[in-house]
Amino acid sequence: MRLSRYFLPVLKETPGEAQVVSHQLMLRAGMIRQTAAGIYAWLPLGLRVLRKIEQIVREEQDNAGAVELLMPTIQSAELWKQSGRYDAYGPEMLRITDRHDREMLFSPTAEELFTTIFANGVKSYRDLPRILYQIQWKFRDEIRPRFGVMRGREFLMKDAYSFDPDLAAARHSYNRMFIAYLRTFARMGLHAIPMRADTGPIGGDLSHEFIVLAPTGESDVFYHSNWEAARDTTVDADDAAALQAYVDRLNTDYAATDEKRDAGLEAEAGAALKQSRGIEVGQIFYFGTKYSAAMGLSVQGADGTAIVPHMGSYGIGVSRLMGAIVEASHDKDGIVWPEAVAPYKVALINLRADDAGCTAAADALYDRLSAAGVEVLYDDRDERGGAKFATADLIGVPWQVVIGPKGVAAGTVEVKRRGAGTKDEMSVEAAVAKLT
RNA sequence: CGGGGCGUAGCUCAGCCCGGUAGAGCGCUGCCUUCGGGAGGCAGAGGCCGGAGGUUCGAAUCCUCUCGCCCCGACCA
Repeated sequence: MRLSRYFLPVLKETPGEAQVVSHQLMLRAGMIRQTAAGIYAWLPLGLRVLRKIEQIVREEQDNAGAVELLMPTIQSAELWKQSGRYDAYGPEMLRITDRHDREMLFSPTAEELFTTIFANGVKSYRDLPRILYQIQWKFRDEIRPRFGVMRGREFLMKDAYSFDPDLAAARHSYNRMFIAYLRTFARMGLHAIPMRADTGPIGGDLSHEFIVLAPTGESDVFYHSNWEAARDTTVDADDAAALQAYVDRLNTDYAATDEKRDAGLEAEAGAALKQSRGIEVGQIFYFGTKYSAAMGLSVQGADGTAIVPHMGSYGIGVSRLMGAIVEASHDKDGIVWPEAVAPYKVALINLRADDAGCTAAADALYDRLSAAGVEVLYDDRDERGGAKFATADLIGVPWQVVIGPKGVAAGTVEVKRRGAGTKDEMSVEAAVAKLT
């Protein structure tokens, strides 16, 4: 993409509305704009990162055996009355009336709809187990939205729902999501710690929150120092016993949110007990037959009797993850994207757009990299070098390739690593080899 | 919903207390000089001072109401 034809409204100064660094940088980098409290427009650069995060989430859900579908954002109140949550959910649910005075709502989550749709499509125990998921916009009318996309009212969420014949099978589904979540966050360069959590209004008795440690997080969290090291996620998720052993082993190290603290276990951890603030990027629940019973989901078992499936639900805040990643990965000059979620892999900087030699060299390299499938943002604007460097640093693209008159004369380009700040002069051939 | 703060140019803000022709820096447009880390000069464009009432000869400024945004708390799959 040529920057001269892109839409990248970067800000030199920090807007007053933003208080946390991720919000400030996402506004400055031209990724998002706020349109109302807790509601954001996603600009081209922000949308690209959102899509990258979404795709990683999708791939790991698919790897876990989950099946993607898409539910509507606007739902009828009927199903919610059936489960009892139409009244229970409270003012956080955005209620809408259509032209016929029918009660509608903007979905804050989708247990009822998934359960109902699933119930209509299955009849036999042979249809179990299944895990279905979607990546869809949600709306929760938060009392006080804040921190940019980390606590918005409208947000992109991956929500998955598992259906199993019994508790043991449901636990395996839960564990599949548990390991899938660890893998998902690790791929984004995030170290997320699973913590025993409150189940909240969703019900059930088994739940973990996945927390990324950050001083600006909203939750107080407590954990054993063993959690500070990254965890190996090598385990065969199809082997229920091996997976259960893996999960059990991880859970021997204490980690809990404020609501689930255990004085005894904390005393056991002793000096290894750490306290921090954290950002919740995902949560998983097992809640038995709460919704399957309420929504009339049952299948026929092998012996002819009815089976009410055990369910779980599993959420990842896709748009919130972007804020969490920026919180975890930035410096004084701007964002430092992990390569897996970077909007572009390479920022190609033509230092002298007014110099025919530089422009010819930059155009040629842009064409070569693009042809090789490398995602390049080519700064071909007629700006001074300093402004281009500042923009490239701000938007945090992992690799910067600088083409200037000195290099063109010497037949070299400069390749800079955004995170480490290291710069290397090399031939065009070497640069192409390095970046493809 | 309680408490606090802020709405003035695209952005960051000054002006308001103490009423009297709407400002600065950055950004933007044009020309010139410059060109390896947000350059310099000159000339410009750009504002219903969030909105509605009121007080006054006169309101960005004082009063009332209202809308919006931010922060703290409560709240929070």
